[in-house]
Amino acid sequence: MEIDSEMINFTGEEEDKKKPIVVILVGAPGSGKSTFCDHVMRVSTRPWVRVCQDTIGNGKAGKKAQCLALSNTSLKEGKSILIDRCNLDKEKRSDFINLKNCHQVDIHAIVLDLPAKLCISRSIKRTEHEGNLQGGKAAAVVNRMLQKKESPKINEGFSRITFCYNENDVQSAMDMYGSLSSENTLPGGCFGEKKTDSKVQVGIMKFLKRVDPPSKVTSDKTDKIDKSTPGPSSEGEEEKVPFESGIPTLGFPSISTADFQFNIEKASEIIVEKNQGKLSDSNGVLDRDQKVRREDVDGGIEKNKRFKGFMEESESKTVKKDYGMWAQALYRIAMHPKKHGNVVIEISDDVVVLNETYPKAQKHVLVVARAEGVDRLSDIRKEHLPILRTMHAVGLKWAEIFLKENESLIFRLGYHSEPTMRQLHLHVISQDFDSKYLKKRHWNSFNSSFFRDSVDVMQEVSEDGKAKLNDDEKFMSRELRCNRCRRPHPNIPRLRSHIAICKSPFPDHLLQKVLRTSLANYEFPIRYRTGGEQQTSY
DNA sequence: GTTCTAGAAC
DNA sequence: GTTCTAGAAC
Repeated sequence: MEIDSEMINFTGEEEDKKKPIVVILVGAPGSGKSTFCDHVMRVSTRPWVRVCQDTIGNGKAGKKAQCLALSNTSLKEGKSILIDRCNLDKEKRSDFINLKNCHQVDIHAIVLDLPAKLCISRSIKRTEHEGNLQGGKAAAVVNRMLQKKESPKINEGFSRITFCYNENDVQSAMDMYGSLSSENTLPGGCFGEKKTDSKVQVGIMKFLKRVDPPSKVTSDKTDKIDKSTPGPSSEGEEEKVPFESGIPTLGFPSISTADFQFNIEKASEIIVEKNQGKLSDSNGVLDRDQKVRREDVDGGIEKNKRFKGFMEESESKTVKKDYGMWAQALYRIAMHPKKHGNVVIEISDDVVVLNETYPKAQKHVLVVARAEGVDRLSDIRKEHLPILRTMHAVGLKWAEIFLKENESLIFRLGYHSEPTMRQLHLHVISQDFDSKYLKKRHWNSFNSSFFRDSVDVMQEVSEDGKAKLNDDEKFMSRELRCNRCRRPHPNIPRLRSHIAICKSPFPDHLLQKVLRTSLANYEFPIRYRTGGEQQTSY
């Protein structure tokens, strides 16, 4: 049936095979871009073309246009490309992200954010550098370039970003890309990022500070699980290490000549020491059997004995909140999903997933809890953490399915503080908000603190026993501001035509949710089973 | 949750 | 004249 064929596509491996990759190197002169390219091309069996601006003009430095032309022809021939130029700011990268022939191609960034000191000393030492950047001038050039650097972000159009801060990181990244054949690829996401992009100068003496996203000491292997993040089944003490809290993170001064006074070796020792403590503290958190099982929609649902007969009983009673009949629709679907095959796209013991009847974006589905007594977010207490985690995991899975179809989508997962429909439901919604159904109050319900991100809800429930609610009606009548550039718009049609073209990056706080959400994906691999037997596709 | 529609805003 | 909002009905 329809649902099964959709699910088989989830793995999507077949389509990925032979798909070229565009790898955009990001790094100052002397950061090791060319070495990286040479290594990958020597070791990997995938056909690569190195697009090097320093040599593209008959062995001499050439123009960006030449790089773009070579990139396009190489892609047309099905070859993967390595863009070997500095690409330090967003604008300089954008043409390579939006190459003519890069439709359906994975765009990766490798950020070689090595100490300025190292880049400069390498540049100075070069005698035969291809780009002819040598001698004392190198220091000034590298320093000036680094002042303007902007860390690549997923929303520029990258499907994967790998950050390297030292030579070990670079080696791991080279090995990873070196191991690529035409048949395999690397998963998307943001790997190894340290929050060093801050414009704020942090004093060297107090560089250990707490920041929001979890930071990693070394670059990640793609399949490695971050041990500092608890899984859905973690309990007790481990609850104290949810997502990002309590993880010390290095805040470096932004790159400047001050770096030359900075003892990077000493600093790395401290980081390793601090984080080793954290890692061993949270060992044993990795048992994360999601217990998310999918039942065939045509059968098996009868097994849900605990819900049998419930509907008949409850419909004769008045429900505790004065929900109108229309507001009970989700509740009815959660209790009798089989009767609503037209909207329901997945049924398990714990949740029902359905397409929003009036989607407010290109992709908008609801993950509805099936348990009784969880009408809304305000009903949620600590004992509901497992269901929150299951809902998040299932929501994430559907976001991934949609990303397979359209990798430019950006998803947010979250709850309304005060939903109109009864029965706890998680919104999985793409951030384009391209929908004829979108009205002012909808916009504000998804773009104000009325919308509570699933990651935050889980953290708050785990720490405080309940989620924060921002259910003030004033949020619904707020002015309409773009979710990217924050510009106000007088009405919905004007807002919609603006958001369709707005190219501004998402604000940091929002992007962090998106990144945390997607990072969580790599930490909660879900296996779907039928009848206890694992399937290769579903 | 949407639809309908009067009347405000442009 | 047309677009858009907002409140009541469903």
